[in-house]
Amino acid sequence: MPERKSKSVRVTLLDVARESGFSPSTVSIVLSEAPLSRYVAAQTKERVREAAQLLGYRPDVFARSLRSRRSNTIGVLVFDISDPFCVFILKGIEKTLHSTPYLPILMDAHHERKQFEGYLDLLMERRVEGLIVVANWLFDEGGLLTGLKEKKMPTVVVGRDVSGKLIGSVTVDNEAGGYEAMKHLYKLGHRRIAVIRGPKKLSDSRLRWNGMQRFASEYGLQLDPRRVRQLPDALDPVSGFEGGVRLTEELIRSRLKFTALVAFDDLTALGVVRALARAGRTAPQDCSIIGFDDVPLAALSTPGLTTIRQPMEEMGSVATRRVLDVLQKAEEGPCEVSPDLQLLPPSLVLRDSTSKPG
Amino acid sequence: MPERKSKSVRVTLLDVARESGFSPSTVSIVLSEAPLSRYVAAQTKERVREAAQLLGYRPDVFARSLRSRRSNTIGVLVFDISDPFCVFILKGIEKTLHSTPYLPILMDAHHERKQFEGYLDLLMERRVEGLIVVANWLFDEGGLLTGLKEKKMPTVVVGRDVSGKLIGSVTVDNEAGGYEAMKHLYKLGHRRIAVIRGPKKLSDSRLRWNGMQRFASEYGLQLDPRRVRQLPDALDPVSGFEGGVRLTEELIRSRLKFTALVAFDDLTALGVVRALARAGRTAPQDCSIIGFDDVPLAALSTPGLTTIRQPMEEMGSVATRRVLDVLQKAEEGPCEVSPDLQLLPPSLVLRDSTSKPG
DNA sequence: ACAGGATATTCAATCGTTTTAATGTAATTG
DNA sequence: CAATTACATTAAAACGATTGAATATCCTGT
Repeated sequence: MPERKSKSVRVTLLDVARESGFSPSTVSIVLSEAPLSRYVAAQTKERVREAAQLLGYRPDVFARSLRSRRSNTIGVLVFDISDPFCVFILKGIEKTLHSTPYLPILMDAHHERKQFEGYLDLLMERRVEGLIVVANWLFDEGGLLTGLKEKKMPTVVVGRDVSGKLIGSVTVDNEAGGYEAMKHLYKLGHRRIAVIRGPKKLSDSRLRWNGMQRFASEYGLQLDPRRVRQLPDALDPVSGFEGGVRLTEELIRSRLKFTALVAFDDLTALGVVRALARAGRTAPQDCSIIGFDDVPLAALSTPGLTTIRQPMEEMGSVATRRVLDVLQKAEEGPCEVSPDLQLLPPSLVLRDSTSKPG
Repeated sequence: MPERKSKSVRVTLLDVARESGFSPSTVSIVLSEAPLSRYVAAQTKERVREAAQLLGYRPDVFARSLRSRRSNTIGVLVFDISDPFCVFILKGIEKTLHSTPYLPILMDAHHERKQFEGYLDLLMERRVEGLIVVANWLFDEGGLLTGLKEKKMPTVVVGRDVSGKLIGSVTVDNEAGGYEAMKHLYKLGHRRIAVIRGPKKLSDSRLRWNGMQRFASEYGLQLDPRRVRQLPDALDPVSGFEGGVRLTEELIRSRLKFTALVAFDDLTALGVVRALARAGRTAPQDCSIIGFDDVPLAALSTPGLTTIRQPMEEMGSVATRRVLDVLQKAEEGPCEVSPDLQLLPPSLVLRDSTSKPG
């Protein structure tokens, strides 16, 4: 009967070595499935594993990382986790990482540049092997990420196009989304369509608008500039709601008729709903509303919000896989994330906030 | 001019020692502000710090943790991060931890017991020094946490009362919340009040109900059991919405009059709004609705939801401070988290879903 | 019979810190 | 003046793994 240490303080590699009768090297090679384990006899492997199991051995992450120079972690830096938009991206990241030896380390910058910087530092200190940045809303990232390029840190940004800075990016195809939104309303029969564009500084805003304009010109639809408003540049993601309320009230006061409205995103759309209700109008009877994103709230509000869905979970997993790919290839030769933008298709989600006009 | 290493590969303690002219021991003592640093000459400290600064020295977390047996991390285990209820608890945790040397390591169990177990293991392996469990919705945790007690891992659960299992807990005062909800509707003049209770397995559900009953008996209000329904036990937090829709439809079909309704939580309340709308009724004109939690959606829906607010951010920071306290005290003698339940007061948030009866 | 490859295992150095115990002074005290 | 105490610094032993080089044995073909 093998003697079992009664002191359950800590089982080290050495203990397993003693118990199994092999050297620490062999044990390490077997347990971590190092390349050399190709040469280890099957019987040896088995006995080592048995011993490890018996003693309840768990490798010490710190010792391992210290020696091997690998942390087995990937940093995930979120601009603001309270944006509902993030959560499913995180799910995607997390699920993709789950079957790998990598652990995500999540940090939330609270949409403050300083915190972002600080946490970035922290992640570097913790020797993360890759980095995924979830860039939901407005954020002054000027130069924050460029340093990473030099440090050869495999980085992918999801939710914002920074491919111009030679950093890998994953976003939804905003242009196509704008096109689809307009198309949906047009096909329902709407012709007088108001638009609340996003903040000027957000490139998403311009792209979605481009898509709407493309549709309009293809179908000979007039988009009267007087029916087009723009959200101010603001840091808080919830500001879209208030902006939606205010701009819709302006539109109503302007006395310009509109039977439908394209909102920059779902929060804005909810603001529109609120403003219409205050004015005694309801969606979709008096005005159809379409949003963008498909955040969880969209399904729960009344009326349920018709919206252009971003495949958030997929965006997260695509970004993650790109980082993992690089990590794997880096085992052989040096390798970088290709600094291009990857576009994922949006999809129209039909709910109750849009219908035929009048 | 001090020579600066051009090879920016890695600056170690040894480099700083050489640069400053002191021994590694001294440098370590100064830089980590160990107890012994009391005896280090001010001038020495300064010179060491200068050298460290000059070389851009950053201690290696892994080496440090390996030797010192401390990880400077606190595990945060969430049942399901997509529950909007969690996010502000996380904010509270994160903000409280920010000014300490501790880093949160966040894991999401996707409301699966198996994942929860796995991640708990992972956190142990990573040698977290404390643990905060965010237990939002239903979860079969039978015995999952009891092991921690023996391992002397300072643990606090937020959002669920597990003080019965001798584990520290932080929750809102659900009983008081139920009382306040009923009181608010009563004071507005409502007498025929429907209730949708939470799942039976959720202790929150019983407590809130207790509070409502206490108010009712104090004020001689009759709560007709035919106007009281209960959500089924379901794992998905969003199930409350569907349950709210369905049970409200049942209530309407039953032809029993009610001028107000207390929903178990905000999601349920949104379901009620939806069901009323389908039946051609609107809140609050035809029926006042009050929710519970004050999740972000509550402010954005139309009508804005009157609700009993849980101080989520505070719950997070209270839980965190409890863990930190134990950690600090443990520096001297052995110490445990007091296994009691800490109740935080809810507050009534007035919005537009409640008003005087028709 | 021997070079040389494939298989199987181990030695010993190393990763970058922290910490205990030791060493040396200088000042204080009974 | 010997003994104690406070101050200031350091040598050297961990911490628990990984890994490159070394060792040893067994084939296999010539």
